[in-house]
Amino acid sequence: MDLPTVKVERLYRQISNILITYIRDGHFAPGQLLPGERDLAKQLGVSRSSVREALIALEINGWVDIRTGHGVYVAQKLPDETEVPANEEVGVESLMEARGVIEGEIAAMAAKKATESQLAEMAGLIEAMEAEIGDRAAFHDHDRRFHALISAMTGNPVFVEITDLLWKKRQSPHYTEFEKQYSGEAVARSMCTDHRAILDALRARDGKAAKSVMQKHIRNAQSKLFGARAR
Amino acid sequence: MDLPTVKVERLYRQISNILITYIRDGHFAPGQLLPGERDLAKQLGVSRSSVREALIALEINGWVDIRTGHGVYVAQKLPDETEVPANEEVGVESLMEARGVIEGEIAAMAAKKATESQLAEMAGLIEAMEAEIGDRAAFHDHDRRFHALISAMTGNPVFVEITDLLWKKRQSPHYTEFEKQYSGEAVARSMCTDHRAILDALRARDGKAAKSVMQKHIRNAQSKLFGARAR
DNA sequence: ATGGTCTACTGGCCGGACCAGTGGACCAAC
DNA sequence: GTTGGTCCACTGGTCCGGCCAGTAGACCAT
Repeated sequence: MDLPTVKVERLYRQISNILITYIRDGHFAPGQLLPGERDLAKQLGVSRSSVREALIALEINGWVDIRTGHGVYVAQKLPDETEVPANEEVGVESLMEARGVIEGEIAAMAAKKATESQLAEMAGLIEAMEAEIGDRAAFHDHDRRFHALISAMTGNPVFVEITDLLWKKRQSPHYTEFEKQYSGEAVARSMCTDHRAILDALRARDGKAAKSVMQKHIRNAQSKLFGARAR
Repeated sequence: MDLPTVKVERLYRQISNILITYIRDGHFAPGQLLPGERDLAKQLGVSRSSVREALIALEINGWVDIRTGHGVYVAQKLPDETEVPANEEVGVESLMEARGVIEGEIAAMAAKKATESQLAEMAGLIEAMEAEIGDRAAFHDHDRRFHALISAMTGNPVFVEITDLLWKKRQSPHYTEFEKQYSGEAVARSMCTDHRAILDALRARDGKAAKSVMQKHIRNAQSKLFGARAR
């Protein structure tokens, strides 16, 4: 038997949901002044405390703008409804496929735009990484910085942000579990080799090579870290 | 003269900041039970109401887990400190460059993976769009759905999410101002032509063509919507 | 071992009180 | 007419004390 769990939704949640519905449906237009807290409490049949808690929830999520002595105004620019889908769980294959395509292109672009100082920074990064084989956390962090640096080389902040997004998707518990196998020093060493190959391609300003080496690197990572489901 | 604005921080904000600091500094470990609301109020020298408001703020942001009858627990997984970097303003050139590269690749992949029903859906979408030349809002929305559909064709949720992110970056007030020139029916008609060309390439399962047509489309959009800074 | 009861917690909610910020109405002085 | 006071009717901000409901553990009778 599988009884449904009874839910008791806290009052402030109910109230804020009601208000959000009203705002979204246009009963309260952006910029409009809401009824006072006392009125809302009376109309909703709850105490003023609960209304205040609901309003604070709305304020935090950007639905309203509370101004002391004035009242509560509906926000001019309504917040994203997306409700923090933040780290939606996503399959290893999907993630790695996307990384291969996107980071491959980024590497190609980086080969053409990287400055000498960035290339030098990357060389230092790789050396530090090689010195840290064994320390999983430090290694992991350097790996992240390596990929972030490549996107920075494009000079395009959008690529930086997307690389960051891709990396974050790898932080979910589901993944970190897989990465226990990360421990193997052989794996770490192989990744360093990949990184060096990428650096070489960047230095040679060879976009095509950078792209293919990067894609190879990501396929390696997939098969070695998350099992051999790579194509 | 440029006097600084005096700030009066609301109590619940101060309290939650204090608690966040304590949690982050490890005085309250993840999973640990916090002092009761009454104790906190006494220790902080404020009323229980204010403490409750602060706790609700923390709960919304995922710092704590409030359980009726038990107490308030520090969350196991502390929330991202990233504090809504959400829609960082970004230059038109950067955004369009990124879109060209990424959506180009996506289109190429979509050409290989799109199902017949998705292609049919896209055809319908284009027709609807052509019927709406003139209605800016509806047109804009259909445009978004068009690009979202292409990423859905890849069958990879990561691409869908990234396309969504790219689109959101276009919503900032800075951009929507530019898009006033959107009004021109000639521009709208030209975009429909581009969309049709993309659909043709997808139907032909020609990844290379899909990619180049998509990139051309995005360059067109840049020059026509945001001025002719395209290369 | 089981199941009831009591009790001492916890958060959830209430309503009334007072304080502080705000802006408009009003008025006197210049 | 403009300026600057005073007053007042609002608003949200904060506090208090009370009561309810959910919880867990101690205790006890079965």
